[in-house]
Amino acid sequence: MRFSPSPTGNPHVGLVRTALFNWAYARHVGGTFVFRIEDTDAARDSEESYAKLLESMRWLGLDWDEGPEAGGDHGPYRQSQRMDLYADTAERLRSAGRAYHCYCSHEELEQRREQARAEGRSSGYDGHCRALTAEQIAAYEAEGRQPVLRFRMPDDAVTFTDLVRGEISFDPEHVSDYVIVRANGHPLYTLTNPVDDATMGITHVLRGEDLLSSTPRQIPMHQALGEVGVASGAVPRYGHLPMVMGGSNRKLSKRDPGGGLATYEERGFLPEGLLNYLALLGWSIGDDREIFTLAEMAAAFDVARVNPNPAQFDLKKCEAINAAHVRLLETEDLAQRLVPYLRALGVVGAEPTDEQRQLLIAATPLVRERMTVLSEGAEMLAFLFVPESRFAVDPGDVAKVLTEDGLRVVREARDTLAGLGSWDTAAIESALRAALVEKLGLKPRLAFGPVRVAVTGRRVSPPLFESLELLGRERSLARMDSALAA
RNA sequence: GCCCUCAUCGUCUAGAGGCCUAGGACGCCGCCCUUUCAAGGCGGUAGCACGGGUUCGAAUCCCGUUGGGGGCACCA
Repeated sequence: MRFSPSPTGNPHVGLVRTALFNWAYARHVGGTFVFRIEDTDAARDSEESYAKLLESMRWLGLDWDEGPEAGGDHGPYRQSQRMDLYADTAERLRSAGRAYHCYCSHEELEQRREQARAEGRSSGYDGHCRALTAEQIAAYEAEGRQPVLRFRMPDDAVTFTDLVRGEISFDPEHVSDYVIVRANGHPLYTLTNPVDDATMGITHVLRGEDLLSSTPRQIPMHQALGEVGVASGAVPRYGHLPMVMGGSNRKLSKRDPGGGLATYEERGFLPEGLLNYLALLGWSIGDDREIFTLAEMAAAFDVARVNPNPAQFDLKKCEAINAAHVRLLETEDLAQRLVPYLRALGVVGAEPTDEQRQLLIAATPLVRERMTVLSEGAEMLAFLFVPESRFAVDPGDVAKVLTEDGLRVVREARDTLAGLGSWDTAAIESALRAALVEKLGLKPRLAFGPVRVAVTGRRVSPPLFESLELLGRERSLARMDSALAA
């Protein structure tokens, strides 16, 4: 099994889904998961996105057996470091007659493609340079044309059994000879991908349906690689996963809003939550169950059960699944994961103090069931960590809640709390209920709302009495005082 | 245009000829609980694209239609 992305731009969720299924399949059958980087397009690939790819895989927890930094017997695992192999293979294919030079220019190809289309024929390469004479070649060379190298497709239909779709067949007239080496001598994916699958001993390939139509080209290539002695000639088994669609019902791309993996990390999705959701796109664990761990997925995964129809990415559901995983987390684990998000809000430093850590652990249970992503949890907790000098109430909430009546409630609460004996949740609650609900006869909503806003700065917060206890008497009273002073 | 592919609630799915009066989840709408918001509980909304076969019997098998998706690069 392998996962072989190219390092262009930010990884997106469709890519992650592909990685996940390959990983799960490998883990399920006890196979080897190979991670390979297809960086043969210098114009689009970048070192930065290579680093991001590795980092993403780590963050997700999808470990690989062979690949960058892991090593393995089939390295190197970056195609940019395997150029000699591709050059040698290209030459072998050419001298064996399995590939030939093509001198057609872009314009000529374009023109003939248009014509073929207009005539209702297949618009692939027409085989123009398949059998050039020495004179024709000499003439092209004299014009200064730089040829590309094309793979010569056999004349038979290509039929294979897709792991998720069953038998699929392509007629030869619809699968044309294709370019494997550019005019400048650089190999293309069409060559490097099968060469590496073959030489790395890849037996199973799970990839997006967008690559389904390149399969009938790769199968004869594998056979040719065997003939010219580059590999055994064995063909991997392919499984084409359903596309992950974006909002407009188009193939989800890196440019799609909600497509990039980075935004999920920033918002505080849990890797296990995101992966769980992605697993549901095309696969199901059965038993009317939707929440499971990576390990459970690996144990249960079966390619034959992958659903072949395209799936639309649904952010709402992704959030719901993530929230379920948040609720599954142990307090200390969740607290730990919230730290970077509190840091991003600027309310804790690079290294939180012990005091802050304790406060966080005490407060985490209050928000565990109130967040879908970590950044939300951090926002709800921020009022506990923000220095008094920077504490501020949301202006809209001031207008709505801290009205004249509201402030009267705050004053009453302040006076009640100032004289309270022991500062704990139970005492705070009974004192406030006695003073506001019973004595003033207020509905709980009107009684506690203003206090909540004055103390936490927002109308939506963790439970009030617990929040007051954690905030402490001094800071609580100070916040109420400043609300009254404003 | 040509090739490939797919087709169950709005979305993701369960369903391997009788267990289907089509199940679950998300969403949405009620109600309950309730110090806000959630979580939780209860209930509701909504689907086998269509037409032909095969069969005692079809969401499930076959054919066609329609619709969706992907591909048709000196990208991957």
